[in-house]
Amino acid sequence: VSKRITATDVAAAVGVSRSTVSFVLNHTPGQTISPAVRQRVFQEADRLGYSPDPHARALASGQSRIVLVLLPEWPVEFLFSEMLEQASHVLDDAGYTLVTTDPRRAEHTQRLWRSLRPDIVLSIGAMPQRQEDELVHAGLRIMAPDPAAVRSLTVGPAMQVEHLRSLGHRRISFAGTAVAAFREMNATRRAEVRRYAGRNAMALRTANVRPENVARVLDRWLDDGVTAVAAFNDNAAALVVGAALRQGIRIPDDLSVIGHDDAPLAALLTPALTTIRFDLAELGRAFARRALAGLRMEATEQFSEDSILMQLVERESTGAIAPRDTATGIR
Amino acid sequence: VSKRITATDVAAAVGVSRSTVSFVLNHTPGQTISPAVRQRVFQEADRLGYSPDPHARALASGQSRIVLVLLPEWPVEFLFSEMLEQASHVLDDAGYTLVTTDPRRAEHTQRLWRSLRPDIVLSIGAMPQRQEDELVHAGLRIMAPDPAAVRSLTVGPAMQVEHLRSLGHRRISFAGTAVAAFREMNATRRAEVRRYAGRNAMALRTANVRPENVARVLDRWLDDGVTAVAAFNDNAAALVVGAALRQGIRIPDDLSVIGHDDAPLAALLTPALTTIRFDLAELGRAFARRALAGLRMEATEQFSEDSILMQLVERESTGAIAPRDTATGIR
DNA sequence: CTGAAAGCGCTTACAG
DNA sequence: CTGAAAGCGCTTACAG
Repeated sequence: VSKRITATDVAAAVGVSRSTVSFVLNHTPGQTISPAVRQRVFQEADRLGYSPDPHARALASGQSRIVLVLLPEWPVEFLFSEMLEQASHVLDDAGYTLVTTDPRRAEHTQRLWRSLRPDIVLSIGAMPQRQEDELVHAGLRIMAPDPAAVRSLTVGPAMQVEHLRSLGHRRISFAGTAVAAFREMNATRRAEVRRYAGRNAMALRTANVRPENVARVLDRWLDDGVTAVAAFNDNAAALVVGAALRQGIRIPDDLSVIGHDDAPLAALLTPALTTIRFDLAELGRAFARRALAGLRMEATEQFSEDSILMQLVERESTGAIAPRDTATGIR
Repeated sequence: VSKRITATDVAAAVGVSRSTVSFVLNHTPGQTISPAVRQRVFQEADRLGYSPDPHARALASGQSRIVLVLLPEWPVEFLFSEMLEQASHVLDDAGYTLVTTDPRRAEHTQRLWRSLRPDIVLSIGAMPQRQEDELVHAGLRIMAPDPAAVRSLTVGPAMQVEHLRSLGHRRISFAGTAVAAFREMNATRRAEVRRYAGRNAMALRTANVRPENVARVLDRWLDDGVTAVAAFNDNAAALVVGAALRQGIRIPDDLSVIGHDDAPLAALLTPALTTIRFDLAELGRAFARRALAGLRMEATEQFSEDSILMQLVERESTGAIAPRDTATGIR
């Protein structure tokens, strides 16, 4: 680590000025540089192991070439890695670097965007107003997620209900979560379930389940003739399944349960959980393209509502409504 | 966002030179600046909303004040957030910023450390030699994890076996994972189980389980008189539990199963999984202190081997060996 | 005790 | 078509 290699070293090795080195390496348009020189610059830069000082570059150009993504507090970490990997590729090709941070960490350490000065910051989910204000106040450019993409991500609850409906269920429940961090998302998914169930004239019960109350809640639902439950996520679904199993209620014979998110546990539960899976690879790419458009101040390409972001994963925890249930008089 | 506020603006507002502003804001030692001036600098900086350009600062000082952490490919994302939150606090207090990246993303985009130029990069687990070479070649300072801390993180398997032993089990199995990414860690945990079981004269079977082979493997183990299984992680444990349940084998009456990591699914399984929990908050702080020592080129404080990083979480999937098993002649 | 000035390593008008 | 030079916003010896 004796001495850092700078553009001056490369320029000297090739026998041109530092400007020329900069022009070549940055592919600056509108410069007329002979192919021979061009090649030698690349060659020497490579040979010397030169990599431009990002801070000097940021200072001179006024751009950090960093895109900061604020991770949502969703219960879906297992989904982000795929999405961010894709986004990372797209941004990388455009010369930008993707940096992510957990909002919990950002909470206590306001320094991240101060010490990185990203060119743009975006969040995967909706950005809390307070945070948005703070970023704008700090002079940072922010970009809201594509409304169409966000909308596409909310079709899961309707898919849950439609799946249950197609199996003959007409009296269902929504098992929400009591986890504080998911409060808002819980409300959103519950509203979607309610809307879809209402449109199809299905009876709906709702409650937030916790380990302590899930047995009681389940009893009430069964008394009300509920034959299937759509859960906020796979964890909530697992809670319901567990309570049912402990009471000798058979899944799916006596009760169908569908989760949401396809968390790792969904496939590992016994019975394995039917759930809704996200396909976020495409969303990751769209996300990155949107960020780039924002950086170039271009109009953003509209996210296609037809993109299939969510799909039903049918496993063991849901089944057709049992004959004896209909005999009981439940429609 | 009209015009960026710079140190010059603050200096002008207070009526001192830029140097003085810099000295005050950085708490540069060895400077004699009157308390009155000091206060007015802070005041004006605050009023104007001044925050120093990190890139200019990095360029001038030769330090980015960024600590880059490479996340391991462990199946324990749910543990990192707590650990990193703690590490983040400690670093923040020292004026450093913690940035993390997923190794999968780093794989395809070599740019992250080039575009951030962290002062130091560390990884939570052991760093692959290839990656280490690459970082060193790029002129970055790296810091290996504290060997004592790493060692403390490997006591889980022994705890699993000890728990089973204390319940009377003498013939046990290790259910490894077949997931490629955990290959090395799987080998480590298996070796620890083997060592501890051997020392206590317990019979041991081992196999890696997959959804397709777990039923067969389980049959073989039961034929061999195995009464308990220690799993690589909770996922592997869930696989074993699922296979057992489907075959009518009762857990823990007929077979005890203990997992590792206390993943979210452990508490949600029916029966709920006994497992090993990490307490990484303390490790996070130790980790950050080690990074700081490395940055200051100080000797690193030795991680206390007595720190309790792992603990047993006893739930429903393990129990004392059934009487009829001893009657069968198994010791 | 404080400030003028050099320098960090780039980018990018601008002059030749 | 190429290079000399100013400038980005800081830090930090150094001079007074």
